Amino acid sequence: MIDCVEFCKALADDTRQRILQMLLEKEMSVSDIVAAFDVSQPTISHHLGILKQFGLLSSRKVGKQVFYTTNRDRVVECCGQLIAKFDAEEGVCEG
Amino acid sequence: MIDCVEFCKALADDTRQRILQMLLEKEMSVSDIVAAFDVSQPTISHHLGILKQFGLLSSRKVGKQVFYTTNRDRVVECCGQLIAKFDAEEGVCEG
DNA sequence: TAGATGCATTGAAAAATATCTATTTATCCA
DNA sequence: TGGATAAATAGATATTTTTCAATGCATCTA
Repeated sequence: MIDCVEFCKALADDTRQRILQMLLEKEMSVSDIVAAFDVSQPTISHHLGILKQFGLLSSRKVGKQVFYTTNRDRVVECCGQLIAKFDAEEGVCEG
Repeated sequence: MIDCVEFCKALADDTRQRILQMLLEKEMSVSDIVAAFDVSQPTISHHLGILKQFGLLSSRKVGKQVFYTTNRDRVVECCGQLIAKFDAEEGVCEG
């Protein structure tokens, strides 16, 4: 069971949602991602870290580079837990 | 189509998620809600306003009191849009 | 009508978050 | 090895959000 508040905080940022969406389609290195946005590399790394905490992103290191990709299934699973929190039969789930 | 970032921001607070959950089960007046939490009445009104912006809550005025209740279907619908953003076929939805 | 009650709004302070620059760490290559 | 490149971390600042006290507005009732 994820912490639904923390999960929503993780998605409560435009840059992070755009990163997630971009990495659905293709794997990208950190510098690729930085190039696609108008913020600094440390800021991107910060956002990647937040998304990775929830397993929303996977990463693999190749030489100096780190490639990230979105874990689509995990995103859907977490959203499902969010729905369940508010759509559960009475008395179910983290009351 | 909702703004998924703003929707996540609306849910990115523990008090607001607890309010939403509490009002799934029963309709409550603002003062009832205030009594159930450890924050001030203006703070509760502020949270109610944020949730209401997305139609996640309905309200009706009865005399001096305002009663709120959670729109379960709307919550589910918004969560569904969130999932769709990250689980859509390529090229679908708000690019 | 006057006072009281319930809730929303305003304005300011406190807390949390996003962002940057500078630095560190790891890896590559000449 | 020495220099260069990629990414993470640290520390500081800026912005946003949460919160509260004070106030305003509507409604009830005595």
